Amino acid sequence: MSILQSYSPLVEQLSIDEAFVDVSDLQQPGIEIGRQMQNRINRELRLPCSLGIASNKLIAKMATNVAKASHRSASPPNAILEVPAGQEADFLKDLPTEALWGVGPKTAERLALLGIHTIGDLAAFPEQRLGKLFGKMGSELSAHARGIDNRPVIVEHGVKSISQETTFSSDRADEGVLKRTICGLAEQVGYRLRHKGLCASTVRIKIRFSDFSTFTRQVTLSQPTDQDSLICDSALDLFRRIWQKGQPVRLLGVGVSGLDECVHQLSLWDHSLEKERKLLSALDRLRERYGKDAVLRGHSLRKKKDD
DNA sequence: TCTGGGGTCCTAGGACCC
DNA sequence: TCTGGGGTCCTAGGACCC
Repeated sequence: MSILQSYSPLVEQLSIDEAFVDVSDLQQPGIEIGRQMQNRINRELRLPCSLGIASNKLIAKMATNVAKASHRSASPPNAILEVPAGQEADFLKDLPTEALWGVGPKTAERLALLGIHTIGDLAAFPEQRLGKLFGKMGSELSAHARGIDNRPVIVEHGVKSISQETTFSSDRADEGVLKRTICGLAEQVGYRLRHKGLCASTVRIKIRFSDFSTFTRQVTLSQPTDQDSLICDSALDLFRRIWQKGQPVRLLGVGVSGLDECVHQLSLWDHSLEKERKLLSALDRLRERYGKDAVLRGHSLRKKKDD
């Protein structure tokens, strides 16, 4: 990411290893900048990387995918492809609908029922009908199929949610194990919140049973929090709403959303909360220095034994 | 192709308020 | 007290992406 930022401040990190870079203000042609970036990443990081160069994010992303797919050898792809401005629709037209970024198996299936198989088919389909059939997604789909994408490169992407989940090696029905697992997950979520200086207003749990059926439940708190114990208590309340004694569980997850910077407003009788906060920050520091498992709370300790 | 562990965004219904 | 319209917030689930 810092290599990319040395070319332009307009870098939008898309995932752990992908980003959009807006180089439209630079004087050099995009393909040359792309080659330079690729060379530096190859050389300085000893990593392969693929790039797409285009007039918008959608086409740049898809050019990358097409470049990677056309790479035929055992070595990792280190491809580069430019789609010149004006040729977006032409570049897309013969690709299958599923290749369109944002179209997955479900949407592709629905489109196929309408006789739409390629992105070209999609571009030719009346936009109004798509809008009626697919709602907001329909009109976006239509524009994207014609190579139109006006989304800007956004530098800052604040985190929207934080979650931790775990799948048991074998399904568990023991109430103690399940509850301690939930609180362990809540602690990890709390730690990540405090690390980022964020507080969450919504707590969510996810539970998957042996038959793979999956349920989520969420609550909005009266006050945003970054405290393990509050996240854990809320998560346990939600857990009790869906779990019946003896039911084997395959997966448990705890998540938070509604994130914002913490405002620690202390009411007159909140001394115990303040003590808890100090304890947590001491624990956090110990973990940062000696590792995640350096200090464990009572329930986490018992969980280790269960495992 | 599936699994696992993260995420984002959208939809739809209900509650509530003006 | 009821009706209607519009807006916001909350909740649950689903589609999609890496």
